[in-house]
Amino acid sequence: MKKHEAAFKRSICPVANTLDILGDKWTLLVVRDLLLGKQTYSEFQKSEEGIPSNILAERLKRLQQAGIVEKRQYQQRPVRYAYSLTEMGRELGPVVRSMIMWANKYIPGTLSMEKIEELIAKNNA
Amino acid sequence: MKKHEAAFKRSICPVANTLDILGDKWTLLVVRDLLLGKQTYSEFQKSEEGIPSNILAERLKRLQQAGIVEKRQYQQRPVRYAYSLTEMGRELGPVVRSMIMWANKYIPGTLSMEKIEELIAKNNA
DNA sequence: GCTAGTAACTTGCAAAAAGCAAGTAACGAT
DNA sequence: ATCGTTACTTGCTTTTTGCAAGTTACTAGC
Repeated sequence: MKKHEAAFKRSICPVANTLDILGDKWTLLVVRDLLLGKQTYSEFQKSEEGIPSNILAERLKRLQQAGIVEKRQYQQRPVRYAYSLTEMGRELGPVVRSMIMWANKYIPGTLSMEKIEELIAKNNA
Repeated sequence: MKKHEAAFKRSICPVANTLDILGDKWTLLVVRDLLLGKQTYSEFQKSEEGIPSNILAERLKRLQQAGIVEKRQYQQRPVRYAYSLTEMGRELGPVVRSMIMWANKYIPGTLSMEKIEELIAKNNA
C-alpha cells in the first residue's frame, strides 16, 4: 500500500521536502484545526470544508508518522482518542500564519487573522 | 475539462483558500523557482525534482489565472516566453521562507536558508 | 536542402489518489 | 432491543498524476 514512500527524496530542497509531507489540499487543514484547538476525529470531520473520512484517517496516520501529530487515548469506556501537535507540528504555525496573511491580502472574502485569533481564544477558553 | 473550478469556495478560511491555489506537490516549487530567478519553461523543467511537462504547463496556466504569475513574450524569432511573479506572487515569499525555516529545523539533509540565498544572489548576478 | 537540436508545449494512456456512500465495532442512553 | 455517537474501514467510481511520445516553430551546421 505504501511501498517505500518516506524513503525517497525528490531533492534536498527544503520546500520540496515540506511539500512531500504537507503538499495537498487537506493536510494543512488538519494542522490548522489542531492549531485552533480541535482534538478529535469527529471535530476535524465537522470542519466547514468537509474532509472525506478516509482521507482524514490517512492524513492523521501520515502526520503521526512524520512526527507532526500525536495520538493518545484519553478515555477507556468508551474508547476515545485525542490528537495533538508535537513541537514539530506547532512550529508549522508560521507557515499557516503566512498563508493567512497572504490570503487576507489577496483573496477577497477570507476570514481575517484577527477573527481567527478570536476563534482560538474562544476555543481555548 | 475544468467546469467551474475557480468559482467554488470550500470555505471562507484563508488557509483553505490558499490551498485551493497552492495545495499540491508542484505548484509551490514553480513559485520557488520563480523566486530563485528562473524564468522559462525549460528552466523550470530542469529543476532537480523533474516536474512532468504537462503538469508544469497546467500549473503555469493556473498560476496566471490566479494572478500570481505573468507570461510575456520576450523574443519574436524564435518565439520565447518569460514567466515572472506578480506582486501577489512575490508576496508568497514569506510562505516559502517559513517552509524553508521549518524544514531546516525538522527535516535533516535539507539545504539551508543561507545556501539558498547564495544561490539567489548567484542567479541574479 | 537536409538533418539535428532546442524551446515550449500538447496528446494519449496507464497508474495513483481523491471522493462518496455505506458498513463496522464498541459503547452508552432510552 | 433500538437508536445514537465516535472512530474508523471498505468498495467503488471519478479525477488527477505521471510518463512517453508527438507537435510546432525556428536556428545552426553540413
